[in-house]
Amino acid sequence: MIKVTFPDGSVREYAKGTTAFQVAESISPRLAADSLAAEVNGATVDMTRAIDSDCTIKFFKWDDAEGKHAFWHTSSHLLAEALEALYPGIKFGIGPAIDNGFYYDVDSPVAITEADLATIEQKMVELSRNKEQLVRTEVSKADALKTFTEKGDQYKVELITDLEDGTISFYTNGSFTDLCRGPHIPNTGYIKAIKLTSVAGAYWRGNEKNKMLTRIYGVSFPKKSMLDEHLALLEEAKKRDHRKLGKELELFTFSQRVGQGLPLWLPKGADLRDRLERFLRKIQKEGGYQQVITPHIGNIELYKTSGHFAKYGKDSFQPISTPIEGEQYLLKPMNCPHHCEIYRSKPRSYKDLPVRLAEFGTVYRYEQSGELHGLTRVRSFTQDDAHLFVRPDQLLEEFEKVIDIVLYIFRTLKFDKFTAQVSLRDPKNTEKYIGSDENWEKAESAIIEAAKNKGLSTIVEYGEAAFYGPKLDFMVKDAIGRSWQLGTIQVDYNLPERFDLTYKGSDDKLHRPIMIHRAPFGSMERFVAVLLEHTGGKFPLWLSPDQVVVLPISEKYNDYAEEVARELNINDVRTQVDDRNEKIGRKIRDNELKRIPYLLIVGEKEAAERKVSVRAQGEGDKGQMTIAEFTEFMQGLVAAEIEANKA
RNA sequence: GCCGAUGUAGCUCAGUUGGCCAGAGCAGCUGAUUUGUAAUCAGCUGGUCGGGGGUUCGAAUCCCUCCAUCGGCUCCA
Repeated sequence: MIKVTFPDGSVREYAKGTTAFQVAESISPRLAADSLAAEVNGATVDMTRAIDSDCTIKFFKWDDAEGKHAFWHTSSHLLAEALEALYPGIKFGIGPAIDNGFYYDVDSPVAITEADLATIEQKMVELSRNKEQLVRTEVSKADALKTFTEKGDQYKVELITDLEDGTISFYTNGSFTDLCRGPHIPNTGYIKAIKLTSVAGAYWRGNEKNKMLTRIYGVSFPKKSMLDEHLALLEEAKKRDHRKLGKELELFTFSQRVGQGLPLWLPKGADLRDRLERFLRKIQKEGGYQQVITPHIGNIELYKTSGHFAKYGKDSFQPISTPIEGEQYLLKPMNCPHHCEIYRSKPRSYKDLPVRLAEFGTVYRYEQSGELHGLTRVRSFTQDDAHLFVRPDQLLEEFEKVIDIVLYIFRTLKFDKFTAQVSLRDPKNTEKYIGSDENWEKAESAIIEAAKNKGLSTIVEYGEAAFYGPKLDFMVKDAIGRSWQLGTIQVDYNLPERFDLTYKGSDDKLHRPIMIHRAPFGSMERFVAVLLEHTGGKFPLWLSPDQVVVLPISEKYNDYAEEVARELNINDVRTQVDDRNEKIGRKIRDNELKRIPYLLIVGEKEAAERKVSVRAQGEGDKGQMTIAEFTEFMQGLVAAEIEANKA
């Protein structure tokens, strides 16, 4: 007999070899039916795995990440089984579960397109009805290689070759056997609703030089209603797409004639962006930053000094040549080299440090055409950039102050779901980076310490650092769950060396400052895009390009409406008048769709009493106020939105 | 850049076994209406069907090519 301990602390005894499923069943049939995988002694395993010794056990249902993972992972096996049945000779790459479903990479003798997805889906449903068990078998590496070599599955052979010697597990569902570690759900019958969402190209093993396989994405659920709900949610998310909202709200546009990835900010978008910039400028002024302005181009020698040219020159916008004097200039891909030269413009003392140079600097990067994406990935964008030149003893404090700025901005804009990511260099590939190991180690430990001191829970990614230093990045998701890097803070020991930056210490000797690169928004473009998706276009009051629109009931009250607007505008409440010859219902509808925060309806009553009828966006009629009362109300709201979030 | 899909009026979209002057709604303009909390009515304007080339008696529709957009991959200073 073996002892099995449950999460509540209770212990039961079972015969050796009892499966996790049988254990669940002994508690309740419901638990057995709902459990998709089990955790035995900390490792996630199949429900069908036999338990051989004393252990702790926990069951994963659909609502657990592990349960979903097993479910979707099994779904990719089901997809593969269907594909093999429909496309004889098809070869398989990898087929994992992902955050929101699953995929399988295949090399098919005939092209698979979106038109084929319905057929594959049907086949999957048909196969799932067989309630095929996922049968685990364990083989030696040599046998595994033999199996897949005979089958002619070169990708699997490659995967197995890279595995360590020892036992390798296969899983078989129906006629399909796959190399797989598991775990899986007990049988494919659990998979009741399937939607194959898209087909895309993906390089084998993620390497551009390898063959491009066909990747089929899908999502599946234990119930049809859950799939419907999921699809409805996706539809909802599409309405918040910043590209759609940007067009509807007239914030920005693109023109083929101007060029790919070169955003044109429309008046309302420029207004919004300007407001964000002023917000940050104010914070920076209080934080001891100094604004600077630098040109949009720089001599190629500047970027050779910084190392940017050697690293990115060939993939960048090509140099601009001057035929007369034979010089070459580069469109500015980043602001740091210019700021380094500003630092160098005069001798610095240890008493001057930290020097904090800030600039809303527009940079130009030649992103591959296929990577461009609305405002989140463009070829011309403005960084809310600053470079802090600090003494070693100031590094930690300055870094933490920058974290405070980022967190204040995120709080003010209600970005409560962000990820803090520590991006370090790839320890296996150090030649991609400039500078000594010693400097890298110092920089990396400084970031980790600062993040810890600020109580940030971070995830660590290797190989994501900038080529000159490690970063602390703040990632926020868009409407459909794609993660974008917004704020970034970087520690850099390398550029100060390359530019030979110095300061005179109290010991009368020259010392090397450390540089902190930081951009709390990341870029104005990307930040506005993510802000749009988060708010669905309903900006906080302080940011709204138009805060109030006055709606006269008829043309007779246009004069009074103008008067109200004038009064509000004098008091910095941004107000327009909708004096179109339309019915009031129509004006309300149009302005609600434009996400105007407050609508003021004025007619005979209001004009006579010098009042306004207030209507809040999405909330309807709020009753009457005098103009002065409303002004005060608005000013109070704006102040609260900003002040309340200060540290 | 790569794989796949898409591109018709300012916007959202109809329109292919190739065939009369290419359609609708919204927006815009003109007129009527002077309106009380999410669409008043009528009329009009507007398109070299993404660009170029080809096949055909005839192309929005078929083929080639370029451009752009979308979903991914790769990349991301």
